[in-house]
This record gives sequence, structure tokens and C-alpha cells, in this order.
Amino acid sequence: MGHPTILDVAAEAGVSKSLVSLVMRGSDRVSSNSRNAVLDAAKKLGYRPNAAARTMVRKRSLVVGVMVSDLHNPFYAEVIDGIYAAVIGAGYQVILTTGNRAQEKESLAVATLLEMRVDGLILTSPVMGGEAAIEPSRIVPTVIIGQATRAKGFDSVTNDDRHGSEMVVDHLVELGHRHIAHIDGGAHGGARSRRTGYVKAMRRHGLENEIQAVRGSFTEEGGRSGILQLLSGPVLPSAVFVANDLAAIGVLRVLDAEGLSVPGDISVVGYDNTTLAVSRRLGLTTVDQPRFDMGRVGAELVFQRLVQGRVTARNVVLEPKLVVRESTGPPRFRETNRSKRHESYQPLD
Amino acid sequence: MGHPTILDVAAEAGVSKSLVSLVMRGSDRVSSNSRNAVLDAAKKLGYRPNAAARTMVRKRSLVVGVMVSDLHNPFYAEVIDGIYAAVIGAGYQVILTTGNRAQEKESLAVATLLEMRVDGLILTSPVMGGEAAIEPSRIVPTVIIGQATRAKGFDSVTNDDRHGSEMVVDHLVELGHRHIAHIDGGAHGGARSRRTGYVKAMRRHGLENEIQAVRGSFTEEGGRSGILQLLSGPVLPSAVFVANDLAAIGVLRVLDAEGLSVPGDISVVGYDNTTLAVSRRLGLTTVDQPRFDMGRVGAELVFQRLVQGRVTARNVVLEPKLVVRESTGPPRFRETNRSKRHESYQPLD
DNA sequence: CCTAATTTTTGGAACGTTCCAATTTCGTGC
DNA sequence: GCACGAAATTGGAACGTTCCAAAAATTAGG
Repeated sequence: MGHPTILDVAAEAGVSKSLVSLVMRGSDRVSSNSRNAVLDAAKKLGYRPNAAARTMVRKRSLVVGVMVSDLHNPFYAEVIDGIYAAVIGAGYQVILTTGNRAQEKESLAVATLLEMRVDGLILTSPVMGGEAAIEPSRIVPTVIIGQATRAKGFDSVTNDDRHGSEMVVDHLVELGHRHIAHIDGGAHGGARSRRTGYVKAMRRHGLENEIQAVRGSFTEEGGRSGILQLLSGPVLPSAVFVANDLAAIGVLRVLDAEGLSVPGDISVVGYDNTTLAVSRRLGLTTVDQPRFDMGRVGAELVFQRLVQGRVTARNVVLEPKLVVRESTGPPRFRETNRSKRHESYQPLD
Repeated sequence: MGHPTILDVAAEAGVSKSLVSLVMRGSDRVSSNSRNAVLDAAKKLGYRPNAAARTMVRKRSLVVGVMVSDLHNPFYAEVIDGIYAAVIGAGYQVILTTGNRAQEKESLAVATLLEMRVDGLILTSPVMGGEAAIEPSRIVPTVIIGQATRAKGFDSVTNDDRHGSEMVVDHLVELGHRHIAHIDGGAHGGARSRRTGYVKAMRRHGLENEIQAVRGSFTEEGGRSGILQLLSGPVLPSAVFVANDLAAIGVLRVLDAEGLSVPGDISVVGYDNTTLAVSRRLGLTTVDQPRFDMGRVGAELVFQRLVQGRVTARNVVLEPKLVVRESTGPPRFRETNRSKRHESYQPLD
């Protein structure tokens, strides 16, 4: 005989199953006598409500499901913290599954959640992109976190990659840099915005002709190959803005091997403020995404649809924050020198 | 109107609900005519099985629940990979919850899983220790990963902390070190075994009088305070074995600030082989726990109880692996010098 | 073409809750 | 001590599946 049921508790307490149900749901229209009898019986038998049965009859589970694209990336841990805060606060539960960065595993993970009849679904940067949300969003309020999208049926929460990049360039310009290069993150969504922000800010500062963006990727190898490209060029930039921290680590490794000092010879900036950025010797200047808030807001968007019945899609963009550490500093040569050297290339300003 | 049910599909396909059920479960005693009709109808209506209903009538969910103590620690990500591999391979599903290193949240996370009627439960190093498993294990096959226990009703999977520590000492001795200090991890379970292994190995090498273990913790701050203690002592050890990588990072930071070179002036070893250990400039020599296998074996233990009906508790201890990187090297002075200097303290050998 | 054996299909009961309308119990005022 | 309203309690239906015994359809053998 497996789990005791509400009926076992009722028999033990000498009341009806309905009364037990009432007590379990915390109703206040139960005499304290009965309540105690039921509670005692439940404890004695080790009763535990059966969520499956409850879900079936209520037609909702009071659970929000989260598909985490990559548990290896501590980035999502904090997003999940934010999700938990909002979801638990609303009296719901959270369950997680992971797709481990593989498309078919992600699909399976989402399917599992949908079959469990979660009342809301949160997807963190699925590899298959916004596509992943289309089908689920027809069934259940769905939010994508960390991937911009302008789709109709679901919501998204992202950080303002473009503005984050602009802050990086502003910071470097303020330090006196002019020749600021960018190693981008490839063709991915976020990568493009970060690149756009870089270009836009450079233009804004009148550094149009100093723009130098090379192809990289969101991996250490991407940073490595990017910086090697820059090193093989005619002029070394005085600062390089790398698409994310991991790639920035790749850059630092190469610079180290080449005997170039950071930030003496060259300043380096990453993006994401991962633990990588704070680890060891040199702290990496980087951009911090408001991860906790991204999770919290994601969950809130779910509840807006769930509770208030909102149906129009919302795409929330949160402000990132520049975190200045030791990998950036003034350029070695007074910038006036450099700009003079380059003067002939500058048509205006 | 919400989800279509098996009855809707049956009506659409012009067959009975039982037949639809049969098809959905992949039975082979269905004519291919009916199968196709049902499959078409299901697709047309967007049918998705209701796990809650299935769980209720079958009295099992085909789900293994995992309570992850700390999603911020990438250590568990790989453990979870191992769990997934074994669980999915067995035709079950995985769902995760997290306790975020807080006792009451862990309890809630476990309760959620139990109410969902998971068929097996895996707990990764719960803060409340083995206690956490006692109650659940009366209901469902339960395994604790990463925390040694000799309890009766459930299983555990750990790495051999003692042997791991011994390997560290062996490695350092082989390099020529004699004065090897240890910064421990506090009163925690694993910390104690690591310390024991250190002491045991030192004795085995006849270095009883070189034993120097100071109190630390599994945090960066723990490493920092530990090394400061050692630095304030009369003799600087030529090597220090730190309780885990995070604390080792703390040690490296202090050494760096003090202008001591690693491994020139002092060798440093961590434990856990986290990404911290490989990041940036210096690779940290450390001990790698077989995380994937720990997860896999954990899941297998669940299935042994679930499928084969094993009832006696099993405590599986897996072998860790020494990973030698650049933070260890021969001591600066030939060891003969040092041992001569210390000869008077050594009664034997 | 009939019968028996086999394959395919079916309806009803069960799973453990919640919901709801109906019933019982309790308390109060006269 | 009775009537009445309020409070507390109750039993049955429903949720969407699986299971099972039984019915229906098909096939094979003569």
C-alpha cells in the first residue's frame, strides 16, 4: 500500500474526505476541532497531497516550468534565482528541465514540462531561438529570457546589448582611447546588437575611421582567433572590446603569451560579468546583465498573462551596468599622439 | 477550450478512447489503419498526453526528481549531465528543483518533487546533510550525491576524498616537497576526509613532523585567512594543499599580493577541478571528481531499487583523479637542505 | 460457408483530488 | 425549548488517463 490518500486520512480522523480536502487547502470554514483531528491524522499517516490528482481536477498545476538551456553557465543560475523569487512569492512552484544546448533535448525538455501541465513556461536562450516558443505559447503563457524577439504570441526579456556596448566604448573613450577594436560574437542575435552598439558609439564619438570589428565567437577560441587577427594587422588597437567574458579570457591568454601587458599595452573589456571576470590576478572590466531582474521580470510576465489575462506580446529590455575593473586603463601614449598619427584618415571632426 | 483529450482524439478519429490510449502508448496490437487515423487526429487537434492523469492511474510518473543544492556551482551541472544520461536512457524523465543552499528551501524543493510523485529522488549535497534523505527515502528510492553517509534507508555516491588528498601529497612529495601544509575546509563532511587523507599520506611518507594543517573553509575567504596564518608562521611551507579550488584562488590572490611566485616560491593545489582551476594565466593543480559518473551512478542506484527492488543501502565511492597543472613544481631549495634544517624535529626516518 | 482461433477494439471501473449543492449541526433570541 | 440563520460538514460528479475483461472483427482451416 503506497501513499495514504485523503480518504485514509478521513477514516483515521472520523470525518469526510471533503473536510480533509478543506483542511488541506487551508480553508477557514472548518471548526478547530475538526482541523486538529485532520491534521493529527494526516501527520500520523504521513499524508502528502497528490499533485497529479489536484492538477487534473483543478485543470491547473500551480507550477511554472523553466527550460534552462545550459546549466554549465552560471549566468542562468542567477536568472533562476530571480524566477524563483517571483514564482514562489506568487504561491506557485518552479520546476526546471535542461536542454543542454541541444535542439532535440530542448524540445524534449519543453515537452516534458507541457505534459506536466505547467501553468507557465520560461525558456532561457534556447538554441533554436524564438521558434522554440511558438508552439508552447499557444498552450500556455510563455516567456523567452535572454533572446530578443518580436514575435506575437509570447514575451521576452533581454538586456540592452546595444546600450551595454555603447557604455563600453564611452568608458574607453573617456580613458583616452581612440583606436578601439571589437571582436564580435558571430552571427548570433545578441552578438549582432553588441556589434551595432559598438559601431554606433564609435560614430557618435567621431571615431568612424577607427572602427575595426573582426569576427569572433562566444567562445575562448573566438577571442583567441580575433585577437590574433588584430595582432597581425598594421596597427595595434589600444583597447579591444570582446563579445563576452569567455572570449575575453581567450584574448587575455594570447596577450599574455605575446608578452603584452593589460591594461598597459592594451585595455580589454568583456561582456556578461561571469565569475570568469572576477577570477584570479586581473579583474576584467565587463558589462553586467541584470540577471536576477531578468528572471524576476520573466516570471512576472508569465503571471500577467496568467492572472490578469494580458494577451499582447511584451518585449522587456533591461539596462545593463558597466563594471570597471583592472583590465582597462588609459592608453600608453597620449591620445593626441595617436590621433595626430591618424589625422589624415579622418575626413571630419 | 483547453487541451484536447484522448476522447476528443477518439471522436475525431472515429474510434474508442481505449484505442487512442493504446496508440499513444505505442502498442503493436493496433491495426495500421487505426493507428494512422489516431495519429492524424492527434496531430490535427494538437493532442498532448496529460502526465497528471497518467501518473494518477498508473501510480507512477516515470520521472526522477533531482534537488540541486546550488545551481551557481557548475560542479553540479556535470553531475546532472550524468543523471540525465542514465535516466533518459532508462525511458524516464528528469525534473529539477533547487534549494539554493537554504535548508527550508531545500525542504520545499523536495516536498514539491514528492507531491509530484516522482518515482526516484536524487539529492545533491543538501545543506542539511543526510538527514534530508531520511523521510523521502521511506516513500521513494532516494540517493544522495556528494555527501558520504552510512544510513540504512538510502544510497549515496561520493568521491574518495581521502584518497584524493593522498594523491595530492604523493604528487608533492614526488616533486621533492617535504614541508607541505594543508588549509582545510572547516567542519563539513568532505573537509574532514580531505584532511584525514592529508595527514595519513604525510605519515606514510614519514613526514609526520612536517604536518601543518590550519583551519579554513570552502570559500575564497577561507583560503585567504588560511594562507595568512601560514605566512605569519616561522617557516613558510614549500607547498600548500587547499581544501578546494575556490579557497585555493584565495590563496593565490594573497601570494600574488605578497609578491611570492607560484610555483617558484610555493606550490599550490586545490580540489574539485572547477573552471576556476583552468581559468587565466596559471592553471591550478587540483583533484578532479568524476562528476558525470557520480550522476550516472546515482541514477543507476535509483533504478536498482526501482526496477530490481534492491533494499539494502549502498554507498558508492568513486575514484578521483589528480590533474597536474602549472601551480605545482619542485621546491626552490633542494629538499635535502630543508630536511637537514628540520632534522632535529624528526625522530625517525 | 461455418467454426474456431486469433487479432483488434471496446466500455466501464479506478486513480486521488476539487467543486458544489445539499444536508446537518450549532448558536441565538424570544 | 423552538424557529431560524449561519456555520460546518457531506456525498457525488468530474477531471483524463490506464487497465482489464469482454465483445467484435478478422483470419484460417476444413
